Amino acid sequence: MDVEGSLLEYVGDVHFLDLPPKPAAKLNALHPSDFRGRYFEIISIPGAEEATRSTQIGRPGTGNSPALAAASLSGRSKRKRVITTVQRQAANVRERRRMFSLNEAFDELRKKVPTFAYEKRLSRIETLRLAIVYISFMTDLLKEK
DNA sequence: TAGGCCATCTGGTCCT
DNA sequence: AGGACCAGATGGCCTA
Repeated sequence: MDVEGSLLEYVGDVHFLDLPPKPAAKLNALHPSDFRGRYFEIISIPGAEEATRSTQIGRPGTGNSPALAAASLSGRSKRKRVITTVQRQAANVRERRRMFSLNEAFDELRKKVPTFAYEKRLSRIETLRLAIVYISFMTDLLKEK
């Protein structure tokens, strides 16, 4: 079994946010409390929302500001797109499908992060932040080896 | 009851 | 032209 697998197995039975103190021994031993520390570290990052917004690259003028402002800033002509009720309904269906697949991806990610015993389902933002912590932890761990 | 989370609708922008 | 993507608005549900 690989490192990730053993980690998942180990963490599986542990309440992620209410863990016993980290054991002093065992160099390089994985303990979920390591994640806990990093998790709250990330959660409390100031300006995290701005960072999130700024990650949207390559599509200037899209959503970073209210729609009207964006339209005025993006030197384009404001083409008003006429849309029928039928087209609007079709777009709604597509959007629902898109969000559904997005949530499927979040569910897959929830399965990958070691929080099986977490009593409450992780929210999407918690899932993302925990995944970041998990990945950076594993990356650091591999570097040490 | 307030706050967090989520689903849905909607309109703007980008891309093919 | 139309689909994909995105963010804002809104309302419902749940929990502390």
